[in-house]
Amino acid sequence: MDRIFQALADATRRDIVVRVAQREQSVTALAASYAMSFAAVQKHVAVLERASLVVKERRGREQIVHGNLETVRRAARLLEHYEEVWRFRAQSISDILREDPNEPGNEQDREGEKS
Amino acid sequence: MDRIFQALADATRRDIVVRVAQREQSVTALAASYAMSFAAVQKHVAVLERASLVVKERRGREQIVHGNLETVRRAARLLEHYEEVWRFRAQSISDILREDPNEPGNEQDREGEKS
DNA sequence: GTTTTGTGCAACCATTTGGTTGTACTTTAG
DNA sequence: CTAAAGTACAACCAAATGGTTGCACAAAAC
Repeated sequence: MDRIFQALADATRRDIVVRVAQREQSVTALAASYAMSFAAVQKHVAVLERASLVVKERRGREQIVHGNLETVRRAARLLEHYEEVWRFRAQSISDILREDPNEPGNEQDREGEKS
Repeated sequence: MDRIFQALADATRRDIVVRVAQREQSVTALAASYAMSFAAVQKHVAVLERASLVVKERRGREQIVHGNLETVRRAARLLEHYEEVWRFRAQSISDILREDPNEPGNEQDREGEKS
């Protein structure tokens, strides 16, 4: 997970992910799209590959980069899980708020149990 | 976006996000949970704050950290958008495969626009 | 054959990151 | 009042990051 989010934490790399999602292309073709050296783009692709966000497939002397949907899904699922944790807590809070309003001391989660 | 994914690219920080999602707590309370100095945890919280993944609220001498669901949503939505790009392309490919192979209807996009 | 193209990798550099310790300030407790 | 708790922040350090140039090598083109 560290590697996935780390790889996504760069605008160029996110752009590469979108590009290869739209159309697979060689590393050189990708490099032509950015105002930086080929080596820099090649390193970005390597980072994405290490994170399993893209896969490279040798085709003759070219290396075709294509995206790996499953890894994007994994990251998306984790974030959705976070949202769920929030919703669960929000549900608990509204449960508390539905209790006797004359009872003081339950407007927020001031109680002290750990996770 | 850079900051959001950057912030999520660390296991300790992701854990903090989950913890404060479950229950808001002070920086010191958070720090007690990890085998590192208070200053280190405080810096992690600062990174999360800069990314708007958490918000701090002063309460007396304590600083209560709570999560910001909207930012998690933003990141999740971006990833879902990536998934959609994939699906769209998959759809196009199956459309193409259904077409007459002599028809060159699928011109390749040369240079590009940034997202 | 020779040359060009596509790629990978090493060396280098400046900046950022993730951790430390130490100091200072403000609020609460005694 | 003084002491302690909670926080912020600076200085420092090792390692990682994002970029560069240069070189080596295999596959394709000539």
